[in-house]
Amino acid sequence: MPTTEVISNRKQEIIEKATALFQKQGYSATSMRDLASFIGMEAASLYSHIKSKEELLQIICFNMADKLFEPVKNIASENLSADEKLRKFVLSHVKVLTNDTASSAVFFSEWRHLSEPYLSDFLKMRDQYEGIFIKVLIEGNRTGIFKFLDAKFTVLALLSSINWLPSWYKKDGQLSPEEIAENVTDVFINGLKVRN
Amino acid sequence: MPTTEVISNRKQEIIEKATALFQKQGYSATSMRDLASFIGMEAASLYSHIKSKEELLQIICFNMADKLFEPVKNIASENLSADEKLRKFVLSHVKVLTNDTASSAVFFSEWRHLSEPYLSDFLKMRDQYEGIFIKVLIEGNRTGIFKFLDAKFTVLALLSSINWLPSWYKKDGQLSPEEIAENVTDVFINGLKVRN
DNA sequence: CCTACCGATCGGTAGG
DNA sequence: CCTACCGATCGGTAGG
Repeated sequence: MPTTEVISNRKQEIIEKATALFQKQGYSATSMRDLASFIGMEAASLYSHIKSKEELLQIICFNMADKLFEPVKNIASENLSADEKLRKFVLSHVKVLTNDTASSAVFFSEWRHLSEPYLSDFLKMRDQYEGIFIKVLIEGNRTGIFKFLDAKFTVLALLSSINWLPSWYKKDGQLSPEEIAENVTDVFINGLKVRN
Repeated sequence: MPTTEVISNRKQEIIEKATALFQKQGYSATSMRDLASFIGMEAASLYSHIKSKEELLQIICFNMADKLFEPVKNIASENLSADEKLRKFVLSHVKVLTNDTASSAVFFSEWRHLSEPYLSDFLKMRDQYEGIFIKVLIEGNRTGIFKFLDAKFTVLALLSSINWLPSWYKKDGQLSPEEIAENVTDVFINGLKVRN
């Protein structure tokens, strides 16, 4: 998955069109003939650019994983309080998702069709990503900023309260990524209830 | 979808096994031959009990929709404050999900493979369900209990912060449905931050 | 509930 | 990037 390989413009186009179809129909329900006719070529011709249907899914999933992972790793190493870190995590996460909703949607709902060893690698990365969030929650609990019953449970709830975004967000909608992130962190960190 | 039809034990078994496979492999990636061999019969024999592969998906999806909808409709008509109502909504939602995680998982991630007019009916029910939640949030905002930027956005975030549960919850795990609901409402309604 | 079978479609390859 | 084609598998039906 470390894609050191050069990706041609044509291959890039195939990936983009595949992403759109995988999002709309699902990976399994999308045939290579669907993809070919959507691009305007014969199905057999796709194979001069890609090795297999699954290669497309691998590229989409691991590319998104990298885009999510890197900024969060950087924020984690900054010298910030736990709640400031969590806010920045959420903003970063939201920005990556809203920046490419199609890839994000495929990433979240089609990864299970990866075959081994890609599936295991993918799950390992996901665990690491969640681990960064969990660590900050625990840190915040230690310093008396956060309260919660179970750190992992809370992180999964937090992340999934954001991860429906790709299936909903429109770039021409009224909410910017920043407003969405603010909304999520406000509700999740500060709560829905008016403080009294 | 109003299933007035009597469902035989054998059909019930087919539905349950189909649910398990749809959850594990996805609807499109599950063949009728997969299902048949999982049950221990020939693929052709399935069709003396069901009309089509999609009928199985229809039954699973609309059955779950009913199970979610009914209790929430009842709670909505009770004479409670907005935050009490929301708490009861969440508890009901969590209970239905944890009670049948396999059906819930299929319900949440495979509904898009429904054909018309089932797809439109399904989306209509989903909108109505979300509408009940939205109404309570707006009510709570009017009575000064809740604050939020956008009611629909907040409801979608709330529901999706719960809807990952089916893919995670184990009946023999340490958290009961009540504890999960408590956890979700505590964080979501009261916030993660310690009040000061 | 089975055997036998249908036409359609699948991911992918050979060879140019 | 195309034509031609492969074996495998798909959802489903006929007939018993």
